[in-house]
Amino acid sequence: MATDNLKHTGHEHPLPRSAAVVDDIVSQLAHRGYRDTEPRRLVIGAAAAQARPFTAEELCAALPCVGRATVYRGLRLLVETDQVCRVLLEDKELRYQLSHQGHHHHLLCAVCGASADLANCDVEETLREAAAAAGFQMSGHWLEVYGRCADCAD
Amino acid sequence: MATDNLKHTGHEHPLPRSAAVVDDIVSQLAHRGYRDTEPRRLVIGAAAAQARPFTAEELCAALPCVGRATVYRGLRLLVETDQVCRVLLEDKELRYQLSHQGHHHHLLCAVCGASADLANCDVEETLREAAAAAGFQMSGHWLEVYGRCADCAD
DNA sequence: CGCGTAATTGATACTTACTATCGATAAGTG
DNA sequence: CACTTATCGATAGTAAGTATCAATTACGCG
Repeated sequence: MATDNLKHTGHEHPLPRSAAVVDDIVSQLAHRGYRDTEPRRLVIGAAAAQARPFTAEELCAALPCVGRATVYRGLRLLVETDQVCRVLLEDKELRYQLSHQGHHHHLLCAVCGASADLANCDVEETLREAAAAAGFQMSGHWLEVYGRCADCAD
Repeated sequence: MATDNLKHTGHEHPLPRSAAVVDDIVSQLAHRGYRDTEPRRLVIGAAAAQARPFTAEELCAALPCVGRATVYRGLRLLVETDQVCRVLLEDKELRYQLSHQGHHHHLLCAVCGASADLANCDVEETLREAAAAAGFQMSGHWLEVYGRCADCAD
């Protein structure tokens, strides 16, 4: 029900080279010794087809022909291999989305649920110094930025 | 089990004016029309006695004489009234701790689990600008910083 | 190309964390 | 003190994810 107010803006691509994305991820998994199976491809395809951050349950609903356990296992595998990253919504709901790069942060639209990657944001050094001032040796951080995307701005 | 590797450092105060903290919170709740009850005080007292971020289950275990539902309700009330804030650990486990100020971030020690508030950290403007560059109008953010505290540093 | 092994699947049972229900109890007002 | 209503606690229920295990399937090998 938290997702009921996610509106579609029409900006998501219908399936932007989805097959290629699936092939790419499957081959990356193959390099690590994971098999190329049909259910796995379906899970990856469904994840790639999502226009915005999704939950495991949404994938299950989108894939009625794939067992729940398989969807959860597939998703976990994708997270473990960094193909999918976690996104924390403002109400602390945990969702997922395909990773597009290494370390980055997310810009999340509170109105339509869209997510954008926040690149070139150099808070790292600032944080390291502030942490050092408190006697901490920083090893990492987690940051989400909430607001309204260009389409949903006032 | 994720908490098994939290070691006590001996740095936490035994019960730093715990009674006063409880009285203070209870009176704040009273202003909002919430009653002063013994179970509620026990929950607040237990929360205040925690040296580091805690889970609802830990409070339940610490208060065997208080019903589970009451512990959860009390904790939820404290979160709603901003007496307690949520802390997200590196492994995405959600914990709680008393709020000490308004908007701030947490420094979390990966070794002993200690938490410190990160004050005077001005990432706000930087983030606002980076978000604007992506067409976003920022309204808020969530940030946790992970590392090692002074006692646990190499 | 067919075999055999081991990864993978899916149905289901289970777990964990939390919420809803509801009769009983107690806080606080007049 | 009495009365109203918030609050309590025991328990049942729910949601999200994990464990189990027999059946299936990928894929290296000959």
